Amino acid sequence: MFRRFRSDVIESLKKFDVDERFVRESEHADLACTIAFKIAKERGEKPQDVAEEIASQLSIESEYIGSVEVVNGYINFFASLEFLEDTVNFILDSDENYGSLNLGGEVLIEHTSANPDGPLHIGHIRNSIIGDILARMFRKAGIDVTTHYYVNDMGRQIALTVLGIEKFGISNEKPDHAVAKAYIAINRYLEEHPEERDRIERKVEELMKSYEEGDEKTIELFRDVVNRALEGAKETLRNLNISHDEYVWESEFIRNNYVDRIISMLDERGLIRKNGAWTVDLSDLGYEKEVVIRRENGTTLYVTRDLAYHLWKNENFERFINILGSDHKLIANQLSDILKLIGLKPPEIVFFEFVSLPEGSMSTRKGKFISADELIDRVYREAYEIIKNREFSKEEKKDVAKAVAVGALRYDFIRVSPEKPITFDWKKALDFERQTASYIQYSHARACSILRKAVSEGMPDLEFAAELCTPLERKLVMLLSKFSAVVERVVKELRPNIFADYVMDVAMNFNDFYTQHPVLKAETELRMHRLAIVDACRIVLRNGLELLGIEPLERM
RNA sequence: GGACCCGUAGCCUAGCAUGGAUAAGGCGGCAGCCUCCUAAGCUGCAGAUCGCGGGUUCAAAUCCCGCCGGGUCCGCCA
Repeated sequence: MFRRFRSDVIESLKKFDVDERFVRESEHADLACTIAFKIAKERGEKPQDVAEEIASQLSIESEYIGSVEVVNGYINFFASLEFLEDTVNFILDSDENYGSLNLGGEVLIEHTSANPDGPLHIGHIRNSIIGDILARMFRKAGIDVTTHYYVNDMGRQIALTVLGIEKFGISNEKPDHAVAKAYIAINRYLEEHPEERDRIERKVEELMKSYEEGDEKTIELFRDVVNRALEGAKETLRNLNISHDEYVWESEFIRNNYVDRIISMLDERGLIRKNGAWTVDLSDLGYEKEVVIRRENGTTLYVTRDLAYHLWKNENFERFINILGSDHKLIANQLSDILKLIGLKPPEIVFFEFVSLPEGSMSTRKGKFISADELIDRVYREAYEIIKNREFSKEEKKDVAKAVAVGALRYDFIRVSPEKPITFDWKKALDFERQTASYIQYSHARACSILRKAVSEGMPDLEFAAELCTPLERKLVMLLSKFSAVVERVVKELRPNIFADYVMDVAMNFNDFYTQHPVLKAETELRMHRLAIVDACRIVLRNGLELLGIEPLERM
C-alpha cells in the first residue's frame, strides 16, 4: 500500500523531474521531498521559497495524498484517511498474503555450504540464517526460489577425516559430531607426530586423486564421511527451521563433465598458462597471483569445480546468489572475474563477517568452536526456565520454549548487518530481557489474546474508521502499510537486517498502542475500530515472523 | 608489505549506498507504573567531541584524502 502512496507522491511531482531519490520517509511527514534544495542551489534561491513554489504547483490526483506542507525547504506529504482505511481493509482481506509482491522471475540461492567435516557452528549459521531469510523474502516477493547447499566433498579435510576414522574409529554420537571427533583426532595426531606428516600427506594426496578419478572404494569412503556430516547438519538446520531444496555435491561436476567444459572454454580463449600446473593470469585486473585451476598431478582445485558449478548455474538460472563468509572474498572475486572473461554471468554475493569467540576465531580442525546444537540446547533450556511455572501443559511448554529459543537465535543473527563482525557472548545469547524475537512474539501473542477474548465475549466485529485514529494509531497503520515496500527493498539490496528492524518497529508501536488504548473496554464503534487495528497488527506481526522463520506463537 | 571490511553513550546495535529538519532503539544505571485486553510489558531521567586529523559543501555520522585501533584474505587448502 505504501508503495502506491509513494508512487502517487512522485507522480504529483513529476513535472519537477523528481525521482525516488528525492522522496524519502521522515519523522516529520509520511514522505518528504528534498528536491527544493537541489533546485534552489541551481537557481541560487532559498530552498524554502522554491519549495513553496513547487507545492503551489503540484498536480495531485491521488486520493491517497491527504495534505502537503512546506517546512524548512522540505515538501511534506501526508497520507489521507482513505489511505489509512484502504490499508487496514487490504491487510484484513489479504491476510496471509499481505506483504506479498508479484515481481516474477527466478533465483537460485546457495547458502550454508559448510565443509562436511563436522557439525555446523555458530559462524556457519549466520550464513544459513541470512540465506534462509533471503529465500523467504524472495518467495514473498513473488520470485521463484531454489535453495542449494553446495557440498565440498572433494576437500583435503575429507580425505584427512577418512584417515582419521581409519585410525581412530568413529563414535556413536550425533554423526556430524562424530566426524568432527575423527577429524580433530587426526589433526592432533599430526601435531604430536611431525615425523608422520609426510607419510600421511602422501596418503591424503593418493586418496584425493583416486576420489577424483572415480575409484569405487574411495568413493564409498568419502561418501560415508560426507553423509554422516550432512545427516547431522540437516538435523541442526531443521531445528532452526531451515531446509534446502537440493544438496549439490561438487564431485558431480567432475563426473558430468562440467569441469572439462569450463576448462576447455578457458583454454579456447587462450586464458590458461600451462607450466606444469595450469593457471589463469588475472594480473590485468589487479590480482597479484595467478589462479591455479589444475595441479601438476592433473587433479582440479576447489575453484575449478566452483567455476564448473557456476557454468551450470548460468545454464539453469537467470539469477543466482551466494552467501559467503568474508574469508572467501578474494577467491570469489577471482571466480567472478574469470566467469566474466568467458562471457558468463558472475554470481551476486552477500558477504558476511565472522562470528568469533571472545578468545579468538573458531576452528573446526582444532575443535575450537561452539556448535549450533550446543547453542540451541542452552538457549532452549534458558527459555524453558522462564515458563516452567506457567499454566501450560508440559508439551506446550516445550513447544513454546523451542519456538522462543529458535526465534531468539535467528533474530540475534539477522538483526545485525552482514558486514559487521560479531563477537559471540553467552550472556547476551541467553538474555531474553531485551529487544529480541521474544518481544515480537509476545506482541503477536497479545494481539491474539485480545482477539480471542473479543470472540469469546461475543463481540467479534471489526470496522476500521480512519477518522477515529489517534496520532499513535495513525502512525501504527502507516507502519503497517510499509510491509511490501520493505520486502521490495530487502530483495533489491540483499540486506535482510532491514526487515528484522521493520518487524521490531511494528512490535514496539503495537505495544505502545496496547498500553495506551483500551480495546475491549471501549464503546462499540471505537472498539470495532481498534479491533480492526489489532487484527491488522496481528497479521503483519505473524507474516513478518514467518518471513524471519520464527514461529508466531498465539500464547506464551 | 598489499587488498577488503568494521570503529556511533559503560555495553550491543540502527542510520552511511541516494549528504539535509533535535543522531534512533535496546541492555545496564536511577525514579516510577499491575482492583484494567498476558509486567517476556509501559513511562520518565541520566548517558554521544558519530575512532582521530584534514578536505569538499549553504549543509557531513553519511562523500574524498591521510592516520590510528580491530578483523579477514594474499596455498598446486577449502
